[in-house]
Amino acid sequence: MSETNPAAAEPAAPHRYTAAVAAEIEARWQDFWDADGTYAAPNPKGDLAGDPEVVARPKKFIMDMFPYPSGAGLHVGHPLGYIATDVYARFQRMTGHNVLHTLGFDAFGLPAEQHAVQTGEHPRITTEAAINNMKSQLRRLGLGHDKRRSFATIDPDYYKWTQWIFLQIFNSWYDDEAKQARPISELIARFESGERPVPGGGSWSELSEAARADILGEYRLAYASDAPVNWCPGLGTVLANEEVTADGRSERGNFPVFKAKLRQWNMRITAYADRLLDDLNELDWPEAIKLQQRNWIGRSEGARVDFPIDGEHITVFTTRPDTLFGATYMVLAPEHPLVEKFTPAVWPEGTHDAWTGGHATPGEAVAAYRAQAASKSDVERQAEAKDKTGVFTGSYATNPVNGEPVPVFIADYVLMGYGTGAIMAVPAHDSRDFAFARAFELPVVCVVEPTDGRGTDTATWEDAFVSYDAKIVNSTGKGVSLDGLGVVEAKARITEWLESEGVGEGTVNFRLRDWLFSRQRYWGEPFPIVYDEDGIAHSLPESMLPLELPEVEDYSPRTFDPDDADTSPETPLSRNEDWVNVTLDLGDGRGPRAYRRETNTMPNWAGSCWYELRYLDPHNSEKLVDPEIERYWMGPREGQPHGGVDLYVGGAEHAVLHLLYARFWSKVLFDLGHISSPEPFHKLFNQGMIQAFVYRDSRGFPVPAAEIEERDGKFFFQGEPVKRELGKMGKSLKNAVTPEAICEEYGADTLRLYEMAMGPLDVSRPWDTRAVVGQYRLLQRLWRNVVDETTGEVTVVDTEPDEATLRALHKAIDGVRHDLEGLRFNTAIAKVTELNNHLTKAGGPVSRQVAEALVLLVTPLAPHIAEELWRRLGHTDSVVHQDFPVADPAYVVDETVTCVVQVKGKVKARLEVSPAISDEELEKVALADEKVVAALDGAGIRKVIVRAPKLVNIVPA
RNA sequence: GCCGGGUUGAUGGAAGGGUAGACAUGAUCGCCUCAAAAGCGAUUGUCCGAAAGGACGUGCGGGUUCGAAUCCCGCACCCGGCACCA
Repeated sequence: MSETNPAAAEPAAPHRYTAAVAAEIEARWQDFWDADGTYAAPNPKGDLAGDPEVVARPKKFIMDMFPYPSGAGLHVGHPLGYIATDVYARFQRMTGHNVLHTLGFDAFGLPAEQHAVQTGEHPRITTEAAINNMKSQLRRLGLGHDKRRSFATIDPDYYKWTQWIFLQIFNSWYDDEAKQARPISELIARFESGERPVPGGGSWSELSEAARADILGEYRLAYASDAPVNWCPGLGTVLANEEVTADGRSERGNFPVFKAKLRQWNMRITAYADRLLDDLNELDWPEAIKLQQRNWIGRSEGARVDFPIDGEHITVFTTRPDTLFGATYMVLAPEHPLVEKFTPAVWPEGTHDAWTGGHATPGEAVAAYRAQAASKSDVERQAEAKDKTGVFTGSYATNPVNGEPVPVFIADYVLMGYGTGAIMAVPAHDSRDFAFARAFELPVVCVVEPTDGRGTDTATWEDAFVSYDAKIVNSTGKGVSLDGLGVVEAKARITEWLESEGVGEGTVNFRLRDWLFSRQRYWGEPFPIVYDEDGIAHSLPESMLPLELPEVEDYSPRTFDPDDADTSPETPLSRNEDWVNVTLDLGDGRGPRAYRRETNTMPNWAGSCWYELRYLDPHNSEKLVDPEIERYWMGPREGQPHGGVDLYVGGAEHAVLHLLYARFWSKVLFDLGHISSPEPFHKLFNQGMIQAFVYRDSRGFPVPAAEIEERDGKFFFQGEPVKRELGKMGKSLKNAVTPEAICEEYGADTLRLYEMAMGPLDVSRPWDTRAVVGQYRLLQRLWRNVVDETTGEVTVVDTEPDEATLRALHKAIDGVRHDLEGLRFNTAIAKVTELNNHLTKAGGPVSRQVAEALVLLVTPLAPHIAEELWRRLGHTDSVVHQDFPVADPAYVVDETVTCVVQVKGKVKARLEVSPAISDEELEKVALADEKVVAALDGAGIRKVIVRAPKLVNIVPA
């Protein structure tokens, strides 16, 4: 294939381990494993039930984040995690566990849909082709998956249950007192019985059906509401924030994007904010990921405070109630519902010119500002964050602590979606408020004594003084004083006062928002929801699931004049009148009726929110998963009080969204009694990325990395010098290396070893094709230690190995066991290499006992060569289910160890001593050593530190 | 801006506070070969030295310790995440 390929050359010896040999044995054993069902994990019952002896073992459920089947296929960066879980799963299988390891496909997604829009080809066809391609690419790596359990999220048998779970969520509410989800029927019963007062008063039975539906909508965990979204008329679809560019246009097509309120489905994930936060503590996840989730959930403690205005009040949320005396104005979000109410007809006497925005009346000013704010994209708002804008509403509220009037503004630096959408502004101690106050010439009152020497005269300040560790000043008012208190005590004191006066209370706020759950796309799960003539949403009964995607002629949403913001999306499904308008008997006693189907589809995240559960019982047509099977694989156990998957490996890019959504769904299903674990993934591990060098020519364009020549540390493409940088691997940067290419040159075992040996699993590192050969050589030497290269005969002998070999063997066993258990594959391989090199160096035939142990050590890492050698060594059963070797402690310690003797921490001598030597004996020997005597040069000894048997450190006087 | 993580030979990386650089790539030399490749063997942190040996070395500056790549403080740079969240 390439001239640099050492394996392409004719082998010098007829039975050497070459790429051709690797290809032959790998294909042969892959076929055998498939036919044999070697990796089938037995369930305790059902269609996948199996050997009770295996079921009785402790279980290990080892999972990868499943892939999106891209048409582009895999490059060598993709399978890193799959290989790692495979090695770990194989190791667990050899240490007495029933191991569930499989892989499915997250197959709804935009690329297939876009391809369908462009070509008219059904996305299912392209997706299935991509799945098949990916399956054959992965098969070649020898991954030990239980293929009976694989599925794709686009399978109707699978998304039936995605829809079923949606309905479970739709038909439940969050009981704040019990802190758990309950069926919505229980809430209705409470309203009916009067146990729970009906919101808005009155009795439940007297309400209209529509009124009841509205009330229940306020409780349901899945609900439709008008939410501001990124609406792009030119594309005819709403867009995710990531799909909108910095200047507020669509990334694709460069059309304008508007904020529009559209009726959308949401998931009430905010109900679970505290549980999602608290339960993180129990999980064995990287701290960095837990932290990202904590930040995303964003819990802040503070207080709600009511500011009286015109006989009513505006409620604000603040984390700094201790600075209430410094609140000199208020700000509402432009969309705040109370804005109209507190916008009078005329400007009050003496209104500052800067506050009016040049408008004749408050109404005009507010309307103009609101229009301007609505036309801005989020990104624009952020870009202009430094320049504070806003306008006076014309009203004053009253600061409850001192009775001072405070002007009420609207400004887009206050967001409707957080807290109460209203703030008290304390310009002296908040940088945003400070900037706004300076722009609008508002008073700045210092209430926290600066500790940086700037003094309390705020006229001289250039920025706000922000501190949580300073004294409150200037804060005495109606029956309460905070002067002299620290921030923490002041918060407690003022909160107490607010509560006693009935003008506020301590409260907790979360940054987490509800999850926007609908998309205007074709290629997603249809909602199992229909609307009656009154527009009331009804669940489809379980018998009507799955609600399959209809066949359509046109996969694209309707597009509009790109600049016409007053349009709304028309989904691909909505044009299909025959499908949308149906007469159904929902089995609710109302008989057949006319309904309209929901025409949005679910977001890509839906299918990945629960897929771990379906691996357990993939063919169950009665239930999502059989409870006994679910408890067996996912149930709580010792050291794992929440239960869950034993190891989940994937990229850190899913730190929040996927992992948070999946945790949320698990908690709902747990609350409703469908599963036994409220957490899906007990242990999470983030693998690093395989990066690759990118070579760019003088114009900055990437050139094919495979054709680069290196001379004296400089790089050339077709004779022209090019620049090298580190980037992602992929087609667009012309640096993709496919697993097939490496398999062809060296074999899958070499590829597996190389990926695992590159470095620690969680660290990103550059791919270096040149270095792959190192692992190939290891396998060649391993092969040569068992098989004669010339004759092909097995060369092992039945004699006892020598002492040094036994020690090398048992140290390797001990180290490899620990390293594999700790996912330290790179050092495990180093230890195997050391042992193998020891045998190579020793020369002569290897004793059977050592050869067999060595083969077992490499089995998880390089299963094909291990299976082949195992059989050649005369075994008739697969190596996959053998016991992993156990080290004999007697041989793990060396006969003699090297003891270093330091003088003042510097190594001066090395001694060979017995590992059992006593501190006293070692000290005596060390002090007698001539090099030590020379180094001490007659100086007296102040102190001797002895750590037998490895170290003596002498401190001279 | 805030929050995380990192910085060790030419390169990827090893080192429970105790021999810095395991293992691998690359490079140099040698064996084998008509030759090359493959394979096998040796050397390979830097500096001084013919050698023996010595000095210096884990981004930079300080500290704790008998002893620091490892712990603490400050700084620089790199990589991620969040971003007007009151």
